Amino acid sequence: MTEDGKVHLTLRDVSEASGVSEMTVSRVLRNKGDVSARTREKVLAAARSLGYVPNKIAGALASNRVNLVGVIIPSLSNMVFPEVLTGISRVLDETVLQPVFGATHYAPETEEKVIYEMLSWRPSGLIVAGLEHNDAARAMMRNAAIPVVEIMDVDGAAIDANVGISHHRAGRDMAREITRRGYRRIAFLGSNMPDDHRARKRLEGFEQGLSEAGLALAATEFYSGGSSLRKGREMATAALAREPDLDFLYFSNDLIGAGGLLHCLEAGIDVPNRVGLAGFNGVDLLDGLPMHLTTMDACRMEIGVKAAEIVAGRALDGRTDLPARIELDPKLIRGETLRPAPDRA
Amino acid sequence: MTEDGKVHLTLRDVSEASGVSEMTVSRVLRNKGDVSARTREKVLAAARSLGYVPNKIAGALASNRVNLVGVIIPSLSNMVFPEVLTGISRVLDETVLQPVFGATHYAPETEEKVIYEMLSWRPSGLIVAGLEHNDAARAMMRNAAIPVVEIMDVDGAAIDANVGISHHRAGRDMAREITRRGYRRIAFLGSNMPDDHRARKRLEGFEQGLSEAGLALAATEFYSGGSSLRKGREMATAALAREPDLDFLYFSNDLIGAGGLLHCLEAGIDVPNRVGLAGFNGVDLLDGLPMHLTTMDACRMEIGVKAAEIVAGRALDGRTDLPARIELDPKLIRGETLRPAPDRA
DNA sequence: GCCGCTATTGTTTGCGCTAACAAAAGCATT
DNA sequence: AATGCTTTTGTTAGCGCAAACAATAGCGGC
Repeated sequence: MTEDGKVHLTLRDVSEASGVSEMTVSRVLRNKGDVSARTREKVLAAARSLGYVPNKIAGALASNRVNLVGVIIPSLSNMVFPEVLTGISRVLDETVLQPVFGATHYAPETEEKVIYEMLSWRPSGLIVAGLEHNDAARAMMRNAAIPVVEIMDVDGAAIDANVGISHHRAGRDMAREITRRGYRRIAFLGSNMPDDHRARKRLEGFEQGLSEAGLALAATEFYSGGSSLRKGREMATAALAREPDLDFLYFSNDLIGAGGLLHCLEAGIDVPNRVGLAGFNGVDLLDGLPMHLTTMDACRMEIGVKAAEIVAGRALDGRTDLPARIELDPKLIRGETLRPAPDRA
Repeated sequence: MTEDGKVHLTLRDVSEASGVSEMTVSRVLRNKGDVSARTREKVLAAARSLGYVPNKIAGALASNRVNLVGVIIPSLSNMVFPEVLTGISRVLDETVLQPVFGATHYAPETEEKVIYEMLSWRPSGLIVAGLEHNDAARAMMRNAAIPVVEIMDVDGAAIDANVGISHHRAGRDMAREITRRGYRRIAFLGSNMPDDHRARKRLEGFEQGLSEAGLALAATEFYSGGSSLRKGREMATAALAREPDLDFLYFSNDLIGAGGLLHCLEAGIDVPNRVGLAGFNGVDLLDGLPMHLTTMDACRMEIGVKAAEIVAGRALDGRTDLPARIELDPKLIRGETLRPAPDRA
C-alpha cells in the first residue's frame, strides 16, 4: 500500500487520490462540517492507503489554534513531578489539548529559554512550576495572552492562575507536630540548591514553627546533587556525629529521609523515641521500608488535575469563572517515625 | 515597555518599529546571514521592547524545518526513563534540536496515536522505546523520511536505527551467574504486563540460561500496576511461603528487588547464603539500602546519548556513516546479594 | 417541472514566516 | 569618476492548511 516516492504528502495528494477537493479532505480528517458518508469513506480509504499524516504546522498556522499546553518543571528525574504530570495528562486526555514538557534544571536562565521556546510554538496554555521567575520570563508570560498556571507553590504573587500548597505552612505545621510531641533538639537536612525555592520556604516555615515553641534548629546539613538513599544516610550519620544529642531529623524529601531512617535503624537507634524523623512528599514508592516514614503529602496529583482543568476550561470553553488561586492542604502522614501526640484537653 | 493592545505581534511589527524590512528582522533574530552591527542593535532593541516572540509555526512552515525530536517512551513515572531522557537532552542541548516527550503507557494503540501526533508536527527525528509496534505505527515511521531510532532493546528487527541492550542476553547471563554460584531453586518475580516486551525477553533469556544448567524455574510470581518496595516485599513473602526451599529470587526490576531484600533481611534469612536476590536496571537511587542488591546495568544514559547522536548526526549533518545498530553490554553489578563465584581453573 | 429549501462540496484567500533572488550601498582600485 | 567587487538590505513567492464565503446537488411540495 503506502506509496513512497513522494517525500511530503499533502492534502492535495489525498484530494487527487480520492477525487474530491482539498477542503473536503480536510473536513473529513478533522471531523468538521458535514460530509456525506460515501465521500468520507472514499477520502479515509485514500488517506489510509497513501499513509497520509496531516501537517499540524500548516493547520495551526491557518487556523491560529495550537492544541498544546506547555508544562515547565524543574526536572523530569525528580520523583515529585511524574505524579503532577499524571494529573495533568489525565485531564488533558479528555480534551483535544496535549501537554508538552520542558525542564529547567532549577536554573532561572534555562527557565527563561524554555518559556521562550514554548511560547514560540504559540501554545494554548502554560503550566509552570513555582512562582519565582526572572523578569524576562515573567514579562513573556504576562504578554502571552494565554492561560498561565503557576503550580506547586502558593507563597507569593502569581502572574495569572495559581494552584499548589503553601510550603511555608507545610514546614511550620511539621515543626508544630514535632515540638508538640516533645522533640527538642531538631535538625534540618536538605538540599543546598539556592533555586529550590520550595525547599527554602519549607525550611523558613519550619524555623518559624520552632521559634513559636521557643526553639531553634539544633543543626543543619546540606547536600548537593540528586537525592538518594545514600545521601540521606550520609547526612544523618554526619549530623548525629556532630550533634549526638539530636532527637529529630527533618529531611527536605522522602528519599533522603528514608536513607536517614535506614541509618538510624542500622545504628540501633530507638526510632521514634530516641530520634524521630520526617520527610516531605508522600512518595509511595518507598512504602515498604521497615518503618513508615512520617511525611507530608504534597497533593501532587491534585495540583496537576486542577491546573489542567483551569487551562482547559479557559482555553477551550472560554470560561472566566474558574478560580485564579487554589490552595490545597498538605496532610500529615504520621507513619511510625514520630512519637504519638500527648493527650490534650 | 512591552506594549499590550496587539494580541499577536509579528515580524511586521518589529519591522515597523525598527525601520527595516521584515526579512532583515528575521535575519537578526535567527543570526542568519550578514547584518550590520548597527541594524542588529536597532532590531534587537525593538524586538525586546515590544516583547516579540517569533512564531515557530510560521517559521517551520516556510522553511520546512522543525527542530524537534519526538521521544516516545512507555511511562514518565518509571524510574528507568528519566536517565535515558537525560542522555538524550545532554546531546541535543548542544544542537538546535529539542526533545518532545510522549508516553504510551505500554499500550500499542496509544503508541500508534502518539506517533501519529508526533509525526503530524513533522519532527526532524524520532526516538522510540522498544521494537514492538503495531502495523500502522510501523508503516508511519517507515514512511516518515526522518531518522527513527528504536531504543532499549536490540532483540528484533528495527525499522531504521537501533540502540540498546539484548534483554534476552541480560536474562540469560544473569541465569548463568546465578547457577554458577550454586543456586538451584530459583524463582522469577516480575510484572505481568503483556506489553512489557523487555521484561518478557529477560524472563525468556533467564529460562534459557537455567535450562542450560539443567534447571527450570522453581516458582514465578507476577504483579500488576506500578512497582514499589511494597510490591517486592509482598511477592517475596508469597513466593517463599509457597516454596520455602527457594534459594534465589530474580526480580524484574530493582525497586521490587529491593523490597524483596528488605523482606528477607527482616525475616532473618541469611542473604546471600540461604537465599540470593537480583534485580535489573542499576538504579542508584536505591544505593544506600542495608545491602547492595545484585543487578545488571541497563546502560540507560548511554542509550540516550547514542540515540540522540544518531538522530542529530543524520538530521543535522546529513551523515550517512552512522551505525544503524548499537548493542551495548549490560554489566553485572555484583552487590552483596549473590554468593561469590566458585574458583575455576 | 419549478421553487425553495438544506446538505454537501468547491474556491479564494491569507496565516507569519523564510528561501531565493534582486537591488542597493559601501569601498578600494584603476 | 568609472569599475568590479563584497557587504548589506529589500522584494517576491509560496510553504500546507482552514476560515469564510460561493456554488452546486439533492429533495420534497406544489
